[in-house]
Amino acid sequence: MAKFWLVKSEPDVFSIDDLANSPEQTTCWDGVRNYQARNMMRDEMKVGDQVLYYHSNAKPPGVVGVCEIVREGYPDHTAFDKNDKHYDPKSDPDNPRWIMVDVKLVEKFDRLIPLDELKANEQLEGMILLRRGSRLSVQPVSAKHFRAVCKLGKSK
DNA sequence: GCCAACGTTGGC
DNA sequence: GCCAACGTTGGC
Repeated sequence: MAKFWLVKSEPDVFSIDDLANSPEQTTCWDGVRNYQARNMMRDEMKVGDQVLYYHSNAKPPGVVGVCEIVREGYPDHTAFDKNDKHYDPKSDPDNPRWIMVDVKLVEKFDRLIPLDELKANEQLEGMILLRRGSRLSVQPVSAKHFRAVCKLGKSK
């Protein structure tokens, strides 16, 4: 049984269009430097899981599409690269601290669903994204919430 | 650019 | 193990 997730990305850094333009519309989800998020990627994300793609720090912020897991947790090599923005000297290649997965585009929604609209939708009550102060960049989503967001994405 | 919320670090 | 200081996230 596939699970459901939400990942955040700043569109200035890597937008859903960047994903659409990637080879095979697939990319490695590198740079996650939060233990809670890492643990979910390492232990719980499985090939075939469906993932909402969220644009944070955007105007407006919101969900823009869906991708899916095509490769399960493996070491995030950007942690070993001194020249990389996400370099972490404490991550040892023999015992990597950080993990990434590969995601592939499933669909870009017809429109961006703004955060405001998500907040106003009572079907989405309790979604982690909507909690005050929620900063997790990788988070689980219930099947019910996932379906409700997808439905919004297909209505203009 | 501000700032609230949260995570991490390090002295003790 | 506590907690103050600091850094980051991310909406506004």
